[in-house]
Amino acid sequence: MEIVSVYKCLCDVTRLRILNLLSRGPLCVCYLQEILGEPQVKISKHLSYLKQHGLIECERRANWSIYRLPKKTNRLLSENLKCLQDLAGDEKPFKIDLRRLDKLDTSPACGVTK
Amino acid sequence: MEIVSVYKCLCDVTRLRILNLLSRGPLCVCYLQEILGEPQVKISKHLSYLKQHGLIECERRANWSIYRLPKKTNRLLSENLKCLQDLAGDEKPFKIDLRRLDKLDTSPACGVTK
DNA sequence: ACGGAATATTCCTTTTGGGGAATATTCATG
DNA sequence: CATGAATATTCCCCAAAAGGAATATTCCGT
Repeated sequence: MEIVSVYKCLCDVTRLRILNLLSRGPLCVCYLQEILGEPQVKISKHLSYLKQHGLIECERRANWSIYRLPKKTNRLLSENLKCLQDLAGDEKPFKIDLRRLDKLDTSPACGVTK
Repeated sequence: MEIVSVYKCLCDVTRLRILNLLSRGPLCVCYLQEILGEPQVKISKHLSYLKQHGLIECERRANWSIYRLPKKTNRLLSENLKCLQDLAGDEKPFKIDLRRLDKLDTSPACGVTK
């Protein structure tokens, strides 16, 4: 049941926050940590969960991991990301995350442009 | 976090099957049981879960309970119900459920028209 | 080769949720 | 009011998942 596993990915705030941020483009884990302000292990495990279920992809560059949404996103996923985009404007944590993303240093150590 | 609770409702096959059926209109529990072919307790508990989180409403008529989608459905929910409608055409259990719904007796004891 | 930075994994505890057997509730009808 | 039908709830067990502390891995620079 593929559908259910997508929804399972979506039913956690941290994972939603991650997906919301990645909707703007690929991000290095160090960025995610800075923006989300959650413990490293927590973020790492949620990233792993999302990757394992195909909702995000990972590319390793030296010491850094860059996560992104998959090129061809599932219909179900893309619809929900759209919804999230819209809701994010109002909902507390998502909005703040996006604001933080905009304010990030543009020349990061990890060499990943926003 | 309202969003998450909607997704939590969506991440179970039985609940998705129920929502898929209710997309066609209100249904009596006895119908749901017949179509889903799952144990009574299972269905009842999932209905309760959905109701508790506002994804469905219930009206009691004598001995029967009629469940329906809420009049004004949440944006997130309605988008996902649409997705489900589309996917239901292909996905195994959903498709079968709808076929069973179409074949149901039209003059049920519970007096609820499909 | 060593130390440190970035990230992942393991191990543990706790909570949540699903499933079923049995029981309770509610209501209509004889 | 006793019975049966329709539905809900309780209790119990089990699996999954979340969270964190600690440890492991991988890679860079020196």
